[in-house]
Amino acid sequence: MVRKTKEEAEQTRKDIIEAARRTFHQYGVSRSTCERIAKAAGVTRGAVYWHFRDKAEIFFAMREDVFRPLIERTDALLYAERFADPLDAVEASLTEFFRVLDDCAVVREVFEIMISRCEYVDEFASVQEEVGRPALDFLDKMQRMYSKAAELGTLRAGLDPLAMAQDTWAYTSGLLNLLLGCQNGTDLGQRIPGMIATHMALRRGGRGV
Amino acid sequence: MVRKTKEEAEQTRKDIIEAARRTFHQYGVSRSTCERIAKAAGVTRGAVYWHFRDKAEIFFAMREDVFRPLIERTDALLYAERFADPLDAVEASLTEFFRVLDDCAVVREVFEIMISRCEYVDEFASVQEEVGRPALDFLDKMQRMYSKAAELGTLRAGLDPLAMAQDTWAYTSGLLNLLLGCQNGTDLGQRIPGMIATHMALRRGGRGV
DNA sequence: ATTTACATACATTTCTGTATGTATATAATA
DNA sequence: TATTATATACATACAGAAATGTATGTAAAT
Repeated sequence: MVRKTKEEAEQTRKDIIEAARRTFHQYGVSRSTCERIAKAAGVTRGAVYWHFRDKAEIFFAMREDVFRPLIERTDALLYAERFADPLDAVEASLTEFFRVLDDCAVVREVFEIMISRCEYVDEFASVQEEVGRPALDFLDKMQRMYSKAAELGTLRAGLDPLAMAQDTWAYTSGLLNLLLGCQNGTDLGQRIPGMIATHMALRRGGRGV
Repeated sequence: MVRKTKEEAEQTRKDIIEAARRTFHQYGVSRSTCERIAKAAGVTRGAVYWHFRDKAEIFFAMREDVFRPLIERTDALLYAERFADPLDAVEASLTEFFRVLDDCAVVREVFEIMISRCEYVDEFASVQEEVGRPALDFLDKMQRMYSKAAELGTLRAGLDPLAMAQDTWAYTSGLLNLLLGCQNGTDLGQRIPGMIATHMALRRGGRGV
């Protein structure tokens, strides 16, 4: 039994991506040979090379599968009309991002691979640029939200929207790296919603935390 | 001419570490073969295996050479007696950290290698823990400094020292990652002192930024 | 005389890409 | 609808490159 139906072939493709994710996570990207990935997926290298040109292409497919829906989700919250105060939207969006990261092992694994199990050189150098793009987009989104909050008067008086956006930008990136990079054993995951609330409280009107 | 004097041998060792740094940075750690490192250092693999057990040991030596003096330097500022306000000490220490990163190519390269050119699995998994330790130490230091600032009344009223320490902790980690990870082309480096000032201003008494 | 600081040579393993084989799903045709 | 042709979805086999660790050789420092 060699030739499969289109659906079965598509399933094989998904199996390979999932196997690659587990393998990348366990052994790191560079030590994850196509043979290892194939075995983990229950196929041979022939199947892997049929569906993907090389290892990098598997990596990109894996990343795309996880990134796209996640960004759609957080953006939906960021722009949800039910939030009168843009600061509430930002807080909800950030909290949701880290909640998904805490809840969904697949998403968490992909981020862990990208943060600490991949070397960004040669064919993966472009990944870093692609990761940089969402980061720059995020900075832009934050600036718009804080500007809107300034207009509405919910941003604490005297605070510069751009400066606050940069601060939140770095803060979020740091949270992500600390959470996935080196603090896996701690209870950081649980404390994150509170930390985000604190961060946002610093820029709301009224008294602090 | 084979046998060298002790001093010459020590120089060879340093040459290998420097060659490894350049090679790691260009090709990533896993693709940096001992042969490549040896060639870059102008020696053969024999010399490399004489001075180091394996590639991981070169990596650790390289890291240690850069980390130790850097932490001593920033700690010296953090605990300098000339700062009456702990918040000033924190700001000076953080600014100095990023200034060194901006000025010193060697330090920057090592951090770039650790952040985006090394896979933290197997023999390098321990590196991540070692990197995590200074991070936890830093969190602790920040909490002490903010607590002292709270006692002295320079921390803005209503702010919790621990919560502020966590915020600064994540913020700093994020700055580092954004600076070295994906924003190499931008002018982020120049803007960092201002960003740190903004970050600290958020927690000082009086009006904001 | 002995150890040091390497260079050279060797054996083994491992990974990659491609080439080839093949059974079957699917499309075309009659 | 039945038959045929072709493309698909892999598995298997092969060749070459490259990396690792070790073993051995050696000239000079100590």
